[in-house]
Amino acid sequence: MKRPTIIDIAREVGVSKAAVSYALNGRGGVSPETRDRILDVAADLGWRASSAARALSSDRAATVGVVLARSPEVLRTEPFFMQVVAGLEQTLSAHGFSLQLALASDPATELETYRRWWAERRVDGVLLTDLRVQDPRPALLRELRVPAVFFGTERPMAGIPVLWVDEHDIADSAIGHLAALGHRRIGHVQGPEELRHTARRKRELRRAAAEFSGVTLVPDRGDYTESGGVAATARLLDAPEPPTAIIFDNDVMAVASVARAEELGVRVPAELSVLAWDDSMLCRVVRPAITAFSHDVGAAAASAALMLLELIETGVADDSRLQPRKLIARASTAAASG
Amino acid sequence: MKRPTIIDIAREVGVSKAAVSYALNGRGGVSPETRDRILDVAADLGWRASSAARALSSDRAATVGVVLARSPEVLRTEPFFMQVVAGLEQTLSAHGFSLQLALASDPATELETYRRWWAERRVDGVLLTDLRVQDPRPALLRELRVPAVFFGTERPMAGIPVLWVDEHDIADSAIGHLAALGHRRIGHVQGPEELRHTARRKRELRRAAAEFSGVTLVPDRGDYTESGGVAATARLLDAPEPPTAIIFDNDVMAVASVARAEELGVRVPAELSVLAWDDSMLCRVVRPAITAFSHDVGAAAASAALMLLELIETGVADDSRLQPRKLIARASTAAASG
DNA sequence: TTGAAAGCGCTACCAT
DNA sequence: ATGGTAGCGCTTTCAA
Repeated sequence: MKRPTIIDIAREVGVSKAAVSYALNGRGGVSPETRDRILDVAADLGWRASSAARALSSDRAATVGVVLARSPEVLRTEPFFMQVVAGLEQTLSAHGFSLQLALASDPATELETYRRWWAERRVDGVLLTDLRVQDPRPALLRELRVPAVFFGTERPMAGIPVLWVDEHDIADSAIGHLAALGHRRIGHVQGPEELRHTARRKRELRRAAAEFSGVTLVPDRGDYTESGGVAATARLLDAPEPPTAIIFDNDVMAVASVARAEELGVRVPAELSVLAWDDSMLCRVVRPAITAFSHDVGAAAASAALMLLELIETGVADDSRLQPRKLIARASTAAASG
Repeated sequence: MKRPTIIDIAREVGVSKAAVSYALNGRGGVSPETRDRILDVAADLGWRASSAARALSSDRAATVGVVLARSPEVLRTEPFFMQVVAGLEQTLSAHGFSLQLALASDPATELETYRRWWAERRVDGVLLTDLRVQDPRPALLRELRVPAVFFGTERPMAGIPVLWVDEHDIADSAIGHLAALGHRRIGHVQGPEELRHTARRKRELRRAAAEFSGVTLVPDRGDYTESGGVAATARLLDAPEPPTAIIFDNDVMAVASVARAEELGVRVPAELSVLAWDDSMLCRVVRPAITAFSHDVGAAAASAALMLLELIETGVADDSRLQPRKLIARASTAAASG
């Protein structure tokens, strides 16, 4: 069963290739009757445009690329990425686009992937996340003139549309929640330093802490992994004056640290309150369940995809703002014991 | 900066298109010197073959497709799928292939996706998982003559290479572990009925239970989700003669059920032992940590990808067997209290 | 309204 | 060893 081409259809109907192409693309230039006959035959034959041929002649791959640039361990454990993939795929496929996916273990590989994709005309645009400090990606993509959308950045970026988050209000909400419970010394186990929003969150939390007089923020370094989070927590709790609450930059570190804290005899939330910046099943199923900032990642990814499609289509796309996260209070945050 | 083509290279070097194509594909038919000059110029220009042009003329997309056919909820919460994606992508990209990904919420959509991909010549083959009862996919793919590899099936399949698992020994191991701890009545919260391996596991567990005289297996239906698992657990525990141990077909149901059981006053493992068929971070971080069957999903996906590449390349691929799962004993299984 | 024909970039066959 | 050249399947321009 050979796969049919427009030539087969043309022969069958008794018209030219061009007529078939017009009819199939709803482009006018064919009489209604021939159009219908062409569509009928195409359907009968189960015809579908060859993606390669169409890409070659239209110079459009109808594909969008995403590089997941995190360690395999983080990719596996963080539901975040699958939600992104799912949100993107659903939106893209609804618009006739495909998703090209790649993993990259280091920044150089990631850059090389964009170069290759673009040179091979494999993608019409790319979606980026996790803006880093001194991030080389925007410059490269601008230079290559690759349509790109950044999502989850802190603010607008020259030449690249962004879907940005405002960490200001969230920081207020986090500190406000804990301060209201009587916490005065609050730890903050951060994500990787190289991520731009890590610094941003720290700054906003510090600002928010300053506004609630008497609240001190004690930052420490995590890396989004279980072990990194646990180590940071141990350092905070070992200090001469340990915090009575800790804010974790992701769910994995929060959950792992709670388990570890309890093994060390520190009861949560009686002696230590815990708040996670990302929500997920992890936070819901552990005991105590963890207070978290929830966020519809799939929907955010879907919006980013729409922005990118618009950019590809029209050449421009407006920045837009992510829905703010919501605080989901659970059992891991309670009144300070002191 | 227009993207260069082989014509640009040919002009620059002063040879024909064909010579350039030969040189770039290492195909002989060009003198070493011209070959080198061509490669130099190509590198200088940053040339990359247009994927569409190559696909069109070679009739090879250099792409493999995977449809993730589960509900968004399961996709999000089960680390399994991201591991599959990661394992596939790494292997494929190492061989110059890409991964085409799609989601499908129902079987009809999944079938339609294969039809479309194949008709559009978008993929050279597909990878399948989760063989269902009365699964229409093998027949369709055979009919379409799409190279395909099934992975995680229970046994060989006519016309389609499989990467199969032997649940026999695992079942022995599961029942053996619990029987040795003194459990005589063991619950089994299954996965969705429509999955072929659900029935298979049940059968193997029952067989194994029969072999350890005195052990009774009490199966109940789950669906891999938190709520489904919790409901099944509640039914089991509400029975006149509740089991002292429960085997869960995945980690999500196990973890959610432990949390729920404890809320109901059933202590784990003192009053109820719990064993999960899949291991993941979830099982490690909750307290008590959950005894589980661990399994290198990424490696399995990588093998499946290699099989598919071989099938695409040579037209044949041998069946192969998955590495058996390993029992990771943790705190959730302990001696029966009775 | 219709059809012929020129690409799109690459592969591969056939002369030279 | 080298260079024309004919496709691959589709889009699109230009005549008819």
